[in-house]
Amino acid sequence: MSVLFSRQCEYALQAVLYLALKAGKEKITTQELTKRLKIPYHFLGKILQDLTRKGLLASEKGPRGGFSLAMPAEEITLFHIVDAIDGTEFTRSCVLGFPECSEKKPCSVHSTWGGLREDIYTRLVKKNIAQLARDMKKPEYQSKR
Amino acid sequence: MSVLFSRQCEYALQAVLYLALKAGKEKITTQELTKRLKIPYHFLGKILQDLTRKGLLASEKGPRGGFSLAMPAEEITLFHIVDAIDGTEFTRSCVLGFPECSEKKPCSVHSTWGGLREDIYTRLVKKNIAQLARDMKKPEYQSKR
DNA sequence: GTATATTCAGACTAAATAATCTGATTTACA
DNA sequence: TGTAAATCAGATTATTTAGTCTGAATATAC
Repeated sequence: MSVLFSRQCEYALQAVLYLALKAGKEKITTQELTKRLKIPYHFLGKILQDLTRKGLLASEKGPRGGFSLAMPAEEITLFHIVDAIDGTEFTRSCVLGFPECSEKKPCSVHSTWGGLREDIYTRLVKKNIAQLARDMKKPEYQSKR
Repeated sequence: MSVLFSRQCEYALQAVLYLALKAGKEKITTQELTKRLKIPYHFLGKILQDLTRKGLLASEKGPRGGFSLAMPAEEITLFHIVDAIDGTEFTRSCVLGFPECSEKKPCSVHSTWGGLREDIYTRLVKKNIAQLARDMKKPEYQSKR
């Protein structure tokens, strides 16, 4: 089971990160992404389309076409991506799934675990793709096996 | 989408909590649980069976039969329940789903988010069902609507 | 302008999870 | 000892998520 996000969402995060790392003149094709990230071709296609529709990516058709970030990597936070794919329900709903539990009538762990939800949210908002890309370039994340 | 745990797991947590709250001489039937917790009857049946097989609940068949905690509520942590139903993969796997990411070769956010995973784990281990039940009995969690 | 490489769109299939159904087994109690 | 109330077991169906397939639309380059 995925930890926190849907598979789609995980793929989206990976794809956007890759685009940030490879940002340049050239657009990047679904094919390149699918090869490098080992994500099923057509499935990734859908996800990239979604991200494009949501305004996070820019696309161009035809030969030499492909995808690129629609804005500077600094402006794209992890939250933007998660929101675009999975939505933000997780920031509100009860961790234990109690149907009666809500902001107004919290269950006994709601507030305690509310901190957890806050924490996740904050991490997502604070981390932008540029930072993430920078981190990935650090030697300790290169070709360790 | 559920926040962190599968629906089954959420139901399990709710059911065990209910059993702790109602702990007494009488066994509690699936029917009572299904009515109070609004969980589909047969689905809940399966879950209770699972929890029984895993040793967290005790069951008795026949009239006057039903379920009860197999041990004192103090000894059952949220982690026990989550582990029994969903397993503990989430304590290890990459939050962003990077396939290459592991303990040995963490991705750039692995350590940062590792804290998050740790946090979840700790909360689960620290909170036992007795505490949870005690909290639920506090006036601020009673009959607010 | 034609061939080719791409995204785009929508229908389709597969797998995982959630939920239901049927009937067997056990056991209390009248 | 028979009946009813419960768990137990396994097959089945429904829903959601993941993944695939086909072809149309678009744009580049020769």
